[in-house]
Amino acid sequence: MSELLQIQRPLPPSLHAMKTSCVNCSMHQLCLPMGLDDSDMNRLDQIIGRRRRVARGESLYRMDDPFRNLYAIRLGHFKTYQFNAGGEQQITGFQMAGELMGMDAISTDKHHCDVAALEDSEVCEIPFQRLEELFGMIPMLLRHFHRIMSQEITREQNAMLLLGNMRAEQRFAAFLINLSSRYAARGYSSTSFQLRMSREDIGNYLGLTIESISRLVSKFRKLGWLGVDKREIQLLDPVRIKALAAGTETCPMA
Amino acid sequence: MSELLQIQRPLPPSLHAMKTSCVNCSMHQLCLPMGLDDSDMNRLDQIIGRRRRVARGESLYRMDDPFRNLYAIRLGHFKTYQFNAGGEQQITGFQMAGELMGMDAISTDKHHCDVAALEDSEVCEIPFQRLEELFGMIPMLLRHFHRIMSQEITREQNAMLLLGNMRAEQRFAAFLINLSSRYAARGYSSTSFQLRMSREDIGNYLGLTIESISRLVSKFRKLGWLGVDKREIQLLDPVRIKALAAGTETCPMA
DNA sequence: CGCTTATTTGAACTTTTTCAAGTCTGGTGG
DNA sequence: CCACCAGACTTGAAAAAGTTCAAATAAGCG
Repeated sequence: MSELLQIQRPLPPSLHAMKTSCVNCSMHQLCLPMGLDDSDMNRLDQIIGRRRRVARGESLYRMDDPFRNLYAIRLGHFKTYQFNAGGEQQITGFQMAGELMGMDAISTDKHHCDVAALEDSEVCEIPFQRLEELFGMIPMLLRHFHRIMSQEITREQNAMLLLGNMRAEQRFAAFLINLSSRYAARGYSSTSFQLRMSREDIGNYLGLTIESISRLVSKFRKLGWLGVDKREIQLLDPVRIKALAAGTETCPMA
Repeated sequence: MSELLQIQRPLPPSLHAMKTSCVNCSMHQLCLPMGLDDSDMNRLDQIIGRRRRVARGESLYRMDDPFRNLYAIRLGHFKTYQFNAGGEQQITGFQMAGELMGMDAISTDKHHCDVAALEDSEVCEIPFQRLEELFGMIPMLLRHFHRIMSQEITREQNAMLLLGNMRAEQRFAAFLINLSSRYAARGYSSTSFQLRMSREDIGNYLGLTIESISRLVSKFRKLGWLGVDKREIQLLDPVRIKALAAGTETCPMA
């Protein structure tokens, strides 16, 4: 919560002037334009409202905001979270470059969650109405859109599996492996990366307390599975962590 | 698990001969054809492969089966569940008439979960490829399809909220209220219905053990909130249960 | 530097699970 | 019709896993 209240620093304007288009974007083989030829990609480009910056801790949209746009992440990281009537928060996901946000709003024309930037980030605003018009003209785009929505469903089913029947160690291992493979898909190291979220956020996402996360970090470090320096993480024994995440191996006790 | 192994009784053939079409289906205002006029509804009807019966305990499709069809439930109830590499099961949802299954398979062309009938049931088989062809011709159908997928995402986010930060009583209350409102939407009683799934299934879905579910049932019964006769349920104090589910009120201790 | 926030760690406490018996029900065969 | 069996469900007591509470560090930011 407190992250949201902090002072928001604007980004330098130089970034904004930078040529931004799907064709030039390093994410275009992961993002919505995946598989489109240059001409179709340009058509998609043309409907994109603007590239919008979101400073760390700033909110991109909030629950119940009217739904007009999907957002593709160009740069940075976000978290999506919900509140229940009692005011308790649940983080439903962490998003990174190339991922699409806002699809949960299509059914009711209202956003169902809040989205906040975990670091200074940049998104492409995609007016959904105009995207729908393109669907009729670019079948490939429609198919890919369906794949992305389907992927989102799968992603959340995996989260249910995690929350529903994994023990703490397994959840944390699954969390690390998930990040690892997503960084790998983006061409980054799969064994060495920075956590963009706080321990509290991790705990919230995994259905555990911040103290439990802290203990898990220590435990994995002591086992020699993990190198930890603040939020800088190294998977020293990815095979072991993967096996733990998959449930084919259990965690040695303290 | 054991439910899957029982003897499967075929349905009487008379049912099969019955005229089945979207226009005549009582679910058409909840299901895929929602909002279509008769002519478009007929076009949808024409692509529907067949109405298929699934006996209680029988499986409609399994994880890793090739994806060809979506399935709309005409009649009955289903559960969808996943396994992790370690072989542990997690039920990701219970589906009832008018709901669409299989959307998680679009992204990889393989089903991501198993689906089993909780009672003798009947589904409409919707060849996805042909459905995609229709999307180009019936924009309304496409829009509604997007809404349904979006709803599925929302549904799962709610499940994450449930699994991630509710205590046992709240989970169970939320589960009951969820069923209640879905029956209400179908014109059935919102306070009196039959559980189609075993206590074990409920526990698995809610991330609790069967014993915990049993204790919760007893507790709610003793509090006078619930009338229970085997799987027959009556919500005697829906307001209280709703408040508990929403997190605006807590459960009195035993 | 001084303050606020993030993280770690220990110990007591809760919640839920696990283990171990029962009970109840429907179906089967005598 | 009734005894018997298998599966589903209930209940109690002990154990385990995490949480909560409390306190100490450490880090980031003006």
